[in-house]
Amino acid sequence: MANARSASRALSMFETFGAEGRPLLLTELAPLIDVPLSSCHGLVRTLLDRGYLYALSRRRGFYPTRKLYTLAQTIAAKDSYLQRLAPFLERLRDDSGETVIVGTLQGEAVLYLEVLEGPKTIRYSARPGDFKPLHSSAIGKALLSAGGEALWKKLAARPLSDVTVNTITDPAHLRDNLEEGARRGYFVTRGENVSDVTAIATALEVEGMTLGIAIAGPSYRMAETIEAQTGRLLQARSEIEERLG
Amino acid sequence: MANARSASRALSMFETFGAEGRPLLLTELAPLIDVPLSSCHGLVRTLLDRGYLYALSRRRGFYPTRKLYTLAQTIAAKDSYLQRLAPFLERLRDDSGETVIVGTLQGEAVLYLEVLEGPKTIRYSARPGDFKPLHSSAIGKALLSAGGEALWKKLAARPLSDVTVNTITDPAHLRDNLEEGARRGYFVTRGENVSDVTAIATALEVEGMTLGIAIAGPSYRMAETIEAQTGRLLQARSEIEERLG
DNA sequence: GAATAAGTTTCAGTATATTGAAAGATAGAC
DNA sequence: GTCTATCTTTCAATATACTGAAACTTATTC
Repeated sequence: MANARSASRALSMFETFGAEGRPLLLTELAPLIDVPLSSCHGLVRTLLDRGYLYALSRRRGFYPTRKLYTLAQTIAAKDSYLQRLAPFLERLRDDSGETVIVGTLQGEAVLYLEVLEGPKTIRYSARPGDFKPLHSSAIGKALLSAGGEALWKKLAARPLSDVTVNTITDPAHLRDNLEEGARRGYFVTRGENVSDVTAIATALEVEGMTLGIAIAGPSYRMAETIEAQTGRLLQARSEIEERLG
Repeated sequence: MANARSASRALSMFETFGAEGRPLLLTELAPLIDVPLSSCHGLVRTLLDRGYLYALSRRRGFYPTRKLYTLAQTIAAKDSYLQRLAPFLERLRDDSGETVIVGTLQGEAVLYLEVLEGPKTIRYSARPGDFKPLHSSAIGKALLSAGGEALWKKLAARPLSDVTVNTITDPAHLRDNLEEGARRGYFVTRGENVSDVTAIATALEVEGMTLGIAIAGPSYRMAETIEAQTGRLLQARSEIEERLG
């Protein structure tokens, strides 16, 4: 995948501004996004011309305008698909007190579509757009199980990476784990994706799209409450499938 | 300007999603952003791979994830330059009851950096990232006057476009208008940029950067209150330059 | 105020992203 | 269950965006 290069670079640029959080000179920006100076200049010029970047007074660098923000706001506000899920997810977050996540299969990974972080100070924290491995995340397991033999074969073609020390890297072991989850109706990861994090997940269909929905939190808290949390999760799934199916 | 093509296309794509507000099929998206299907495919693939787009169930198209939104939020929250201006601008908007705008010179146009829309139903409405002509907008006149002879020459090299029927298109007339504004300390447009809109603006320096700040509203309302509004505008300028200079 | 350093811009050759056309999937119709 | 229309993906030729080096600015130092 080497096409749309400058599009990818533009995203890197915005991500860099987000990470640095301050105006950047061309000569600072170029190495940060690993782009030759002259190419970076062309990219910056394009974004200036389109109103996505503004130049501070000479020699003081550039920063994104609010144009990207208002655009992203408009886009997010019109995502009717996720919007319809929102009330159910909010309730689940409030009832569980933990972070609630919606993910989908993208390529051979889970793509997080929505993350509603719980109210606690110590909580599972992630962002929409993050990718997680199929074999180590709770949603990943749920989607893997729902994805059938074809998906399993794609995944098993390569060795399973060890994300943490607890990650299941043996295919046979993972298969057992998935079958167990399928029997129970929900899937669990205990520190397999992030140390000290336990998550439970299940798959569901909304308007023909297969989603994974999860409750995730620190293992010490999840351990005590896992039965109640599982009840809430499965309850939410039923409600969503019934109302939105 | 023909470089960074795919970056520009990616922006067009996001703008199209914002305008359409619904998932789009590849075959819908490609003509909307005027890109060949195969190129559009490459672009979409890149954005999928980076987590900025998600695919609905097969054949139901794509839509941006919230990743762009959270990123833009982070970036906007860290714009310390505009952030420092915010309290002054908010006060000005509240006191004037009209839309307050901050713009800067970008190329040969005004780039809107911040727009705080007034509370009234009929109000001047615009977005950050918008470009406005130098010769017909109030901020444009303020920046044009501040920009000196060099800027004037660049502008006068081409004929002045007639944005509305009231736009001043005669350079000599415009010069008089600018001189008058420079004497008074503020610049006015009466339906020259948008019919029925009157705006007043002045230039100021904040941390070495020349900005234009404006109050804009429907002419019928601005006509009655222009003296009070001008007082507020110039007051705000003094305060900002004194505190942030 | 001259010299120096730092940042910005330009340009032609070249690597490479883009394209059109055709093959490959997939969902729904019959 | 087969067919058909529609959408998606691939691929090699080509147009073009990218690069490196050098010139040009503009701020800062001495």
